[in-house]
Amino acid sequence: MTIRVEGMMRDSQDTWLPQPDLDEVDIGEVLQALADPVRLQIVRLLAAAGEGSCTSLDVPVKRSTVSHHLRTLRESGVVATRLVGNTRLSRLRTAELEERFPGLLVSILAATPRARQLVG
Amino acid sequence: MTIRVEGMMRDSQDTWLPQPDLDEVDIGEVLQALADPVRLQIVRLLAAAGEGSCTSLDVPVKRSTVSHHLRTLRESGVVATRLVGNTRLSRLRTAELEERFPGLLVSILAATPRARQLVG
DNA sequence: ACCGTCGTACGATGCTCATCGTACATGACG
DNA sequence: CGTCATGTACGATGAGCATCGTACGACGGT
Repeated sequence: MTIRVEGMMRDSQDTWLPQPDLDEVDIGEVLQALADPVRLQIVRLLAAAGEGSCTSLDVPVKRSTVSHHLRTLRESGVVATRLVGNTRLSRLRTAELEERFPGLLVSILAATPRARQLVG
Repeated sequence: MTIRVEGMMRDSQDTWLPQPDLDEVDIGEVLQALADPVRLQIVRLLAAAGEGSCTSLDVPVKRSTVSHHLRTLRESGVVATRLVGNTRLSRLRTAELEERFPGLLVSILAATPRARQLVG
């Protein structure tokens, strides 16, 4: 069951920050969100760690900037943010993104940063 | 057979503007190229028409701006430009992009502009 | 109650870049 | 050879935005 309270959402035990319905999200906004190098790094870190907060993410910018990037990613539908105590844990909306834009996130995460590595 | 002359390339009958090897292209640059709404529209038009020139593409910007966008798309590895007479015909590097970033271009082109259409 | 941590809001700043107008080189056409 | 179209280079301009510092509210631990 899911109820809305003041723009937020409560799902079982967790409270989530408001997030857009992916059906109403344009791929242009998603691409614009993923275009920034810091945000792309955040997406990669979230894909590897599962969850991440404003201070736990290892990116070369200040906390307030990370907060701004996580807000951008959330408003574009890329991540969902869960409130636990005093911290906010964000995670990729992997399944929903795969349903709305099949192959997009997978191809981005699978892509090596630059040239392909020659192994063996 | 392919030879390089002054940065350009000659392939059978056609001469092509210099373009990067996709193995040396970072996905961040590609995403940044596709993030602009006009360039995304150009990509969609090229996917539909196969080829397009600076004046044939129906976008709401001036010719010099279209030229700038096509240059950006070419330098990021998204399109290839062929010289024929006085015009330059650009096309998507569909096959090469699919090999380098599997599923990326497909997912972008398959995505509807906003919400999914309910058919039937 | 006190203090440290966490995240955000806000204003300021500086840089990137999309856009345009213009000028110019090139090729097609008569 | 003159004329027109095509595309690009270049400079100017304006807007968007990434970044930071600071202040503030909320929560947890002691």
